[in-house]
Amino acid sequence: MTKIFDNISPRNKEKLLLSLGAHNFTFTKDTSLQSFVKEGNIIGIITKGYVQIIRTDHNGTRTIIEELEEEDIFGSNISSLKNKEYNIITKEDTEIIFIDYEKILTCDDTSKSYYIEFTKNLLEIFTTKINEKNERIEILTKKTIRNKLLEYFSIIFKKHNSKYIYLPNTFTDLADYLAIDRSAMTRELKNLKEEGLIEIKGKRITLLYNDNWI
Amino acid sequence: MTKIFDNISPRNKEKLLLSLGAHNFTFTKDTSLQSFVKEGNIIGIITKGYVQIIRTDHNGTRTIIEELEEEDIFGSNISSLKNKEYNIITKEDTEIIFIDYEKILTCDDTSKSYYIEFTKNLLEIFTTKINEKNERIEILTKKTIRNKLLEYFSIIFKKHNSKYIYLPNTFTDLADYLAIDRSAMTRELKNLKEEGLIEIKGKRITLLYNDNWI
DNA sequence: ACTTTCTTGTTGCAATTGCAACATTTTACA
DNA sequence: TGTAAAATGTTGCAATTGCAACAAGAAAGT
Repeated sequence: MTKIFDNISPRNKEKLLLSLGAHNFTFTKDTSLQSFVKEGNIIGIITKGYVQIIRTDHNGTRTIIEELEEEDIFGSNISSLKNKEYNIITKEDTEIIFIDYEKILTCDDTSKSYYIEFTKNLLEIFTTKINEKNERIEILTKKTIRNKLLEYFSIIFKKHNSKYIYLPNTFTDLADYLAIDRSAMTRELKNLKEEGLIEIKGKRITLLYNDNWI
Repeated sequence: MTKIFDNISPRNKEKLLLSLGAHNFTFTKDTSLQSFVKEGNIIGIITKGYVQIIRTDHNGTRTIIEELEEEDIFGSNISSLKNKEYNIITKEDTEIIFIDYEKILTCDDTSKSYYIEFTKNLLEIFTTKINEKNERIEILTKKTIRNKLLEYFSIIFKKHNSKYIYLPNTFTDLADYLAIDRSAMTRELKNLKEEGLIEIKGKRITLLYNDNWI
């Protein structure tokens, strides 16, 4: 996977960060990043850790809008953070480089080779992000819980080319990510188990079907 | 809205297109673009027209995965086009510039000022695209048809700052875009009408509520 | 090790939704 | 202008889902 400073020497990286007005921050687990993103047009590049963007409706329904991992980016400009329903929270100790997005488009170093490398890397990361969102939309546009689960499995299967799917978080989180009711999801997983399509042991789901069936 | 050749002179644009190996194509309405995107890592920039990416399940359910308008981009790399269930179709006469995506990252002109402008514009367009997908995810993660509709209205309301929402296409297309059953959507729209929240005349929906209520 | 908190499993029930079928209206186009 | 095709409105019904509530199990913290 492309990283934001690929093909940029440590020395040039320093120059670049300086001219982009970048700031490095470290956050402990379970910290809200709300205040950092609200002001202005800022993007954050996660260099270490794991962050979730969560929406909690007025009736209490929790939805995972986005999951951010290492080398991922987020920001006022490219993330859903419209109103008070949203929260960005670190789920591990996390390191983030904040950059003023405007400076990417207007800084003095635009003709330098390291700047060009940087924008290329940024393009790649954006492309990855668009793809992730496409996958998400693929899942969410399926009409039944069963099909959402199968699509989710299918995407991970293709990514790792393995019948074993290891949940990154809890089943509760999975339900919130798929935007479905947890108990209804459990019910459907049970159906899939009883039909012999999957097997579940802890956080490991084994796909027992040939993907071409579906 | 940022356009892909903003701040690039016609002359430099020609040079750029040449070094990117760009090709211009014109398509009539209702043409499938499948064959153009399948091979290699290609992106298309729509300079005129309107295109839909459609998924049709084995059971016949149609879903609008993506709508592409002028200055929008799509491609093997950034669009959902995985398998035979998908189709890209022009819904109007459409002009598209195809570029080999690899050349954007490796062409000879990377140090030229017009190349830098181009990548900046591309970054902006990618940002817009990510935002559009976020909006889509916002809608799709709502659990009821009612809330999906209200979220959809809310997004358009904020975009145009107008109580009047003009459907770009048919109600059938709207249902396929929201990934819900058309008749169930009609039913819910009827409810909203009867509750005095909206008014419908042809393709114009009038919002009769204060957005803060919801 | 013990207690508390979080997660998972389960179930009944009401609400929502998808599906099918058909009538009516609108649009496209020959 | 007339006809076919597409879009919209409507409804009954079965299937799916969300919600609430609670039991059991696992994990975390002291």
